[in-house]
Amino acid sequence: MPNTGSRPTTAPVLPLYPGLMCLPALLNKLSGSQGILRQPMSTAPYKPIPNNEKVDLARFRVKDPVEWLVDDVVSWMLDVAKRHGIPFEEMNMHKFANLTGQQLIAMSEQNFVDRDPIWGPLIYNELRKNLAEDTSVIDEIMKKYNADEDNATTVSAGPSTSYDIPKTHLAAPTASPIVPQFQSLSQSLNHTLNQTLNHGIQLSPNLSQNLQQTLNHSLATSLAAGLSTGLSPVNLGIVHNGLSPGSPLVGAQLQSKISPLPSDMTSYSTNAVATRSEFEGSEERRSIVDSKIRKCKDGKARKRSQHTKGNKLWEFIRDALKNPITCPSVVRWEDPIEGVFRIVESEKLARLWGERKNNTKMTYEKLSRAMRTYYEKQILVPVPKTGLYPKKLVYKFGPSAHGWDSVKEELL
DNA sequence: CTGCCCTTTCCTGGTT
DNA sequence: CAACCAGGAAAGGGCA
Repeated sequence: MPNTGSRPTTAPVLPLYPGLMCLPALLNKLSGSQGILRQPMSTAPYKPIPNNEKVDLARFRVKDPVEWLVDDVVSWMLDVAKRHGIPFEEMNMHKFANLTGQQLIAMSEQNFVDRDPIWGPLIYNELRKNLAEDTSVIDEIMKKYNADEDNATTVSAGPSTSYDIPKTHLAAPTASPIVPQFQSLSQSLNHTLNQTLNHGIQLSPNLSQNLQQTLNHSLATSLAAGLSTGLSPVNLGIVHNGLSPGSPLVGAQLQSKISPLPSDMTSYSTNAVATRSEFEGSEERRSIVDSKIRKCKDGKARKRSQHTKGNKLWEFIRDALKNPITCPSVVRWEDPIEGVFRIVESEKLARLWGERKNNTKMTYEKLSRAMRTYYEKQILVPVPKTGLYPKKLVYKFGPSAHGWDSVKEELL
């Protein structure tokens, strides 16, 4: 059976927006002031990290995940990216770059999705595979996690659903010294970029936030530069070279954020997950335990819930229509007043749906079959054949669907 | 354990 | 011919 739901294996080469060509000069300027952007690339078999330690990128292989230090986590993620043919720059590696193996294990799948909406489920599954042979480790971690939760005061603030690492973990001596450097640099980059780009390009708050994320992303994923062709140990000095003026990486990513292209879905569903609270707190921990305990009769791990609140197909599509990353590149409104929308990239939508459901075999054929079951429930209704709309890939929300007409309310 | 719900998977046949 | 649409049937899997 052909695996039509397979993941992309090649990095899309995105053209740069001319308006962003100022970026290399900007970075060049920054490198002059901070002196960290341009450093010679080393061919040494180990990567020197800022504290001058050398780290073997294969070390994680001979250690249990529970023993992984932050560098092992990064190495492991690079290995995952390599094995799955995922361009490293598509992974939000910086969101994981300051976590130890213990912290990683304590995270729910949703935490992974929060950090990387596209590859989070895959990364999560890869970790679970690693852990599958030794569930006692997870029990131990969960016990510790729960104890931390009971003892510590609330760490989280505001609506963010980002994973709240217990303070005891945050204080771990293995915390990466790279991260503060990223934050500092990205902050100044963000500030300068906003000043520069706003001359010609209006940035919405969301876009601005995406820009910030992209900058962090670019900085951190540069960790992996040179690894896209293999997992041979590399010099971490290319963290800086990755942002050298000649590098198209930053500009390409910025361009993709400023005008989401069909190929850019790396931030997809951030809106959807950001407003969901059922994964937090005890529920979140329960999902961690569930993912460990619930097994099929054949011993294989079960797929994650298909019925989690907010995880219905029509809600997924509704949210995609609200997300500037997916709308209009993947789905778009034909008539937001009437609830008529069009699927622009059918297979891409199916892939995203499959990722949401942790099902790599999802296809548009199957997604559309599920869509057709909605006609009976009046979640979808037949599109009026007025000639106003395309004949294919067009659907219309019905009276049983809710929440989509906020678009209409905004327009009125 | 059971029944319901929401898909998922497979299929045949039709349409664009 | 590929892509899409329509809908039957059966099964998977979560949840109350």
